[in-house]
Amino acid sequence: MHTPTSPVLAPMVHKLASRSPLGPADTAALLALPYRLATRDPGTYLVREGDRADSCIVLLSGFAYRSKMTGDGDRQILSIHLQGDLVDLQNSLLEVADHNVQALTRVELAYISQEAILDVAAAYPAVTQAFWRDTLVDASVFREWILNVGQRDARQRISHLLCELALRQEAAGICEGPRFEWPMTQEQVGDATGLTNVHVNRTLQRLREDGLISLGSKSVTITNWQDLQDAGDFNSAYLHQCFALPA
Amino acid sequence: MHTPTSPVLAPMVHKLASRSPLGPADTAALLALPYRLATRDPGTYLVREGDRADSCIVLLSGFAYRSKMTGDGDRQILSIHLQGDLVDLQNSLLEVADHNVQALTRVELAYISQEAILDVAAAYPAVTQAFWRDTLVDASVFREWILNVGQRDARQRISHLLCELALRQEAAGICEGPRFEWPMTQEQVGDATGLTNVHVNRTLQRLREDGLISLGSKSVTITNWQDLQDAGDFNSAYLHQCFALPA
DNA sequence: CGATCCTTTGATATGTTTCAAGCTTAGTGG
DNA sequence: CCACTAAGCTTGAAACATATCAAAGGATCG
Repeated sequence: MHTPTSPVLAPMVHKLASRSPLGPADTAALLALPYRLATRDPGTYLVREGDRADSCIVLLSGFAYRSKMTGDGDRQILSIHLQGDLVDLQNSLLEVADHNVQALTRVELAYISQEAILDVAAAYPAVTQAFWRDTLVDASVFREWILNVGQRDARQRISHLLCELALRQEAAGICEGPRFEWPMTQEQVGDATGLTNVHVNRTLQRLREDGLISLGSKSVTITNWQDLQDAGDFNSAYLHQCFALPA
Repeated sequence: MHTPTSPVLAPMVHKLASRSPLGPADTAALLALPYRLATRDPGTYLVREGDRADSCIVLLSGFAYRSKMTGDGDRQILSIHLQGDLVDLQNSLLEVADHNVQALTRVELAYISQEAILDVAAAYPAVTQAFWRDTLVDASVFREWILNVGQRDARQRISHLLCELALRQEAAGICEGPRFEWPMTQEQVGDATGLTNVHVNRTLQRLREDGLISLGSKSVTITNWQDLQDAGDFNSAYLHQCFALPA
């Protein structure tokens, strides 16, 4: 747990290192990346579909989400992001963004130029792998969400979402025990699961009645982890959290 | 349209080059990759969830699909693959496969060792980018499928699937005009769209009645491309087919 | 030419949406 | 500190899209 030159990017390195082996030189190079800081309010668009992205955003604190809209104006949330996530490597390497990224809570961001990303990747093969792997894990999560929204019923979808967020917050080291932040409105939960806010409400009530969860303001406590996993048909393999977390 | 040392991998190179700029040296290196040929029958598993993949499969002809199963045994098809597609870069770089890949028709495959892939990527930066981009475009397609399955109704979902397959087959240069191969059973269409085979059947009938498509055996003809696009809320941007196709 | 897999059709059941209204909470300004 | 407001949550009743079940009709292929 040595203090590097720039601990600001530490959450990102922590996350990359949790799934891809990185040596001291690699992590040093990542921590030394030049960045620009920013803060954004809830709801702000960090990336808009159609944007020509030239820099890459790291989420330092708070929550964000990716989304896409249908022509009819219905929103689908594609993924939820937290501390340490590279929120638009996906977009920035494909020239023009094919989806939106929005702040869910107040967020702190680091902007890293695309050029700097590609440079450090070119100089350190392990870093290339780590970035690539990061985008592949994102893809794996997308696949699980297709399954979630395509084949599971309301109770399963919502339970599954809760399990994923719980595990990811735990891996990021930002929750105490079974309680974690859940700064989504029920409408947003609906957008993430392909349900209406009304049905989300009723389903959450039943999960509470059944003793699986208990809701606070902007937070959840999982009161029965095993049952919630079962209710959500949840298997964490798709998150690919394989490596032990190094210093 | 020069004939390279090994034209067998040409469909893959064609596809990579259609979205990422590749110089002559890059394409030559790709075409020179060592491979092992194989043929598989419809339904065969090319990759199984949980497999530890050590080589990477290129689809040379025929169709394949990725899928995942719920604990209840429901199958969700995650993507459809055709000529030139790198069918499991996703899996092979993440140690253990998180989804299945199955042959949809009889397929011809080239197996390339993961090692060879990483070597050629390390030696040619443009190749790294091309592979990376390929996985990113896959991810973009996954995102669109989440939207499709999460927010659109049956008619839109099926129309959207048809539009995607039409455009991709056209880009791969394997269809004559508005008619293209569609070797999926209605049950498989249901698995891809989160619907039942019965409902797929009824919806397809309506698309036919409305004059948008006409069905042959294992093929479709799009009789009204504009209306089908509208019916499917289809916008091709997510396919990222940006570069002109070089020789 | 039978057997199996696929498609089609009908009737009924169900999960989820829609609409509409009342309720709670948190934030804001007087 | 108390309205006041807006946003979010909760509830009920009715409508709808899609699922389920079951059976008959067509293909396709050894």
